[in-house]
This record gives sequence, C-alpha cells and structure tokens, in this order.
Amino acid sequence: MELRVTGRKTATRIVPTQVGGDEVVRALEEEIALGLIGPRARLVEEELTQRFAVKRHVARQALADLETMGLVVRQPYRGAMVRDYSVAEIEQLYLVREMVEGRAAELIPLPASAALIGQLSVIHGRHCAAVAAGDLRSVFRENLLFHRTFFAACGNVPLAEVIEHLAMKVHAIRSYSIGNPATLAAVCKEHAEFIALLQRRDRKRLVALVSQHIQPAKEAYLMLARHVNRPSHPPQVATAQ
Amino acid sequence: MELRVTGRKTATRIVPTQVGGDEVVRALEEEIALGLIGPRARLVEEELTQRFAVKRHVARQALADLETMGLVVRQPYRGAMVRDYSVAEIEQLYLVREMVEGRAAELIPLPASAALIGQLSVIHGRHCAAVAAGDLRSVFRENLLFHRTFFAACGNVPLAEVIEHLAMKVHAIRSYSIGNPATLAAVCKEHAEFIALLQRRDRKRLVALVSQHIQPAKEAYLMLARHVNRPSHPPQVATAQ
DNA sequence: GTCAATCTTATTGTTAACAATATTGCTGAC
DNA sequence: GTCAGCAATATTGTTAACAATAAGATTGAC
Repeated sequence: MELRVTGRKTATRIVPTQVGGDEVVRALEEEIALGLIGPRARLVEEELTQRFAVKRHVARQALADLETMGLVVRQPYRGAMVRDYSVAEIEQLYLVREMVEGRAAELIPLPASAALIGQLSVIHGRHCAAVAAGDLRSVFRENLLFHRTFFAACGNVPLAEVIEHLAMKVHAIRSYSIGNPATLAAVCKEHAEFIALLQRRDRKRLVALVSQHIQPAKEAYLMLARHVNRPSHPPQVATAQ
Repeated sequence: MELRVTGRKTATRIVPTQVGGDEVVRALEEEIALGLIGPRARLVEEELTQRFAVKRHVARQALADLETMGLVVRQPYRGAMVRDYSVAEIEQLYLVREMVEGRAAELIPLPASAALIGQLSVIHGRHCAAVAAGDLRSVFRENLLFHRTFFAACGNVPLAEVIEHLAMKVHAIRSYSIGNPATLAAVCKEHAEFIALLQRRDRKRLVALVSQHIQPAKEAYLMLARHVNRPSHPPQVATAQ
C-alpha cells in the first residue's frame, strides 16, 4: 500500500521525495520571499525537476502558477525568472493593499469571538518563537497564517482571497525586510496589538494598525530601490539550497 | 512561411483551426458568460481538443486557467465543470466589487483626458451597435473592453487587475441578465452617462453610478436563485456550438 | 428482486521521447 | 580588430502512448 499525492487542490504532503506541484509552488514562493532566490534569478525547469524530484510537467505547471501569482515572469522559449517590481508598481500595490485590508478590518465583528482570539494567539506564539529562534522559514509561514486567519475573520471569502493574492505578489519585496531582526520584533509586537484590539471595540485603532502594519516592508524596499539603479539590475543566479 | 502562435502571454490569433491556449480560455469564458454553457456543465478535455483543434495539454492548461479564474472547478480524476456560486458567495462578491470599483472611480482624474473619452466613445458605439443587432458575443466583448478601459484610467495597475479578476468570476452569473434586452439597453445608457460624467467634475455622481451599474446582474441572479432550489441544481450538458 | 462483487468504459494523470527556439561562442572575411 | 554568418548548446514547447482512477453496467448469489 502506498499513499499518493493526488490532484493540485487536494494535495496533502506525504512523500517528501516525490512531491506534488503545490509543494513546489509553496517552496519556491517561500524562497523568493526569503530572498534565497533573488529578483531576476532564472528558474529552469530541468533544475526544478531534479531538486524536487518531480517530472517536468509538474515543474512546468508550478512555474505557470507562480506566473499567475505574479512572482515570476515567463517568456516563450526563454524560460522563467523571478519578477522584480518597479518603484511605481510597488507604490500602487501598497495603495491597493491598504485599501482592501482596511476595508476588511472594518468588517470584522468586534469584539471578536473567543475562538478567533484563541487561534490567533496560538499562531502568534509560534511566530514569536520562530522570530526568537531566527528560523526565518517558520517566521514566514506563521506570519502568513496569522494574516490569513485575521482577514478570514472579515467573513467575506472573495475579499480575503484578494488580500491574500496581493500579499503574495509582494512576497518578492518582503525579502528586503524579513532579514531585519528589529523589523521582525516590531511585527511581532504589532500582532500582539492586533489580538488585544480585537477584544475591544475600538475599530478606528484596529483599522489604523492594519495600515501601519504594512508600511515597513514598503519603506525598506523603496529606500533600497532609490539607491540601486533599478533598470540595470544585474541578473542573479538561483542557487538556493 | 507560416505565422505561428507562440506562448501563452504573447499569443495573437492567426490560425483559426490551430489555436493557442488563451484562445480556448477566452472562448470558454465567453460561452460561460453567455450561458451557452451553464453551471454544472462538464468540460471534458477530449471534447475540447476536438472542438478547438488543440492538443490535450493545451485544453488541460486552459481548464487549469479557468479554475484559477474561478469559473470552473476541477476534481482529481473526475474532470472539470462550470462552477456555480451560492447566494452567499454572490453577495460577498458583489460587496467586494462595489468597494474596489468605487475606490477606482475615486482615483480617475476628472475631467478625463480627451484620449480616454475618445477611446470609450468608440467602444461604446460598437457596444450599442452590437446590442441593437442582438449580437450577444460582441455585446459581451465590447462591454468587457469598456469596463477595462474605464477602470484602467484609475492609473493603478494592480487595482485594475483586481477589478477585472472579480468581474471575471461573476461572468458565470451575468448570463442570467445578458439575455434581457431591457437590461442591455439600460447598460448602454449608463455607459453613455459614464462618458458624460467623465467630462465633468462631479465625482460623487460618478462613484454612485459605478455602484448602481453593477446591481442589475446581481439582482437578476438572486431573484432567480431564490426560486430555484439551488443545491439540487440538475447538471446540464455542455453542447455549445 | 436485491445486494455485492466484478468487469467495462470514460476520463484524467503521467511519462519519456522528440521538435522548435533562443542564446552563445566560434569562424572567417574585410 | 570588428562584424556577419554559422554551428553548437541549453532550454522550452509538443506529441502520442501508457497508467491510474472513478463511475456505471453486468453478472451471479442469496
């Protein structure tokens, strides 16, 4: 008897050596977000098949998915590379994020249910622990989960999906701030505030905190972008792992 | 010499008998929006390969794309079918649409540039003509183009993308109102109002019109949904063309 | 007649070989 | 020495055959 990974949407990780397409997507997303694979790095199908022990059409599909996520660009017969956003694009992206996340925060019932508070507290605990341990991969995952759980509480599924989708696009940028311990500590502290505010009725402050919470990554990127001569960015090679 | 369809993103229709993957997606999207393929209709890969004269992996990819667009659901080893949304999902979707489209309308510079007015007028003309002629396929296409052009004017690319993405999800629903001549005429008239308002500075009315413009399709669907016993919807067969 | 086990069929998922394309480095003329 | 043309290579796109799965039909026992 052998457990198998079935389809894209119902995949559950079981076999570590033979992995589903979603796993590849998630792993690559993570590494892009962590800056292990930098902007303009090439992603070659053959390399992926070897690294993840999948067949080529799986790697191929993963790249297609990453493209629709906005993390990767592909050109016919020329392959895929990690996308890098221009300063203008970043600013636009953050404007939209602020808008939809703010609106979602307005929809969350206050005070929040005990169940939600409990869930967020658990995640927050793990997140803080990961930060303390310097385990960036876990930091990334727990942070993602925290936000997902938080915004799902708005009760509007498509809205939560849009929020997640936009956050994903921004992953490539976050790598500039995720390495900074000070920023990480600040994020942790703000998460604690989220939980505290959810138990009160001060919606104004909650919405304000949401806006405030997304700024640091943007600032870090824009700061950096102004010092680097963006267009002639030298191509980096993908040698993660 | 033979012109060829290259990659997904750069495809341009040239050969009608051998068509790119995007073409399949567009055609299917159109037919779903027009109600030619109803909710719960199955989409079999082999049928698509024959109809569009493509290889199976192209049809396959098209179905995957339609799934990420939210128009189709797929289950492993069981195939794809046109998605149907529950009443709750519709209401949530329209809430988000109103929110993002309203915000976009606030960002459009007023009065709009002559270039934009010109573009919209041309599209509007074709749209009205299509309505008059009863050419539903063109109605669909021109309507789409009108909205895309309108919202692109907000200047925020990711915002425009989100708007388009949400509109796409709703296509499956629109089919309930697109057949109605009265509704179609109303849409046309409102488009004319859009153009008129863009030339003035009355932002309040513009934003209000955007909200109002989305309502009819929602109403039509919700009306219908309440009369039909949703969950036990009988499966319909895909026999478009 | 009904139920369970089995077989058949429709359909999707997987595989590996092959073709097409773009890039790179090389050769030779000027 | 530089540039054009050409050959080699790396990489993606395509193809068709094969395997796996799920649903329905058939058979046989009770």
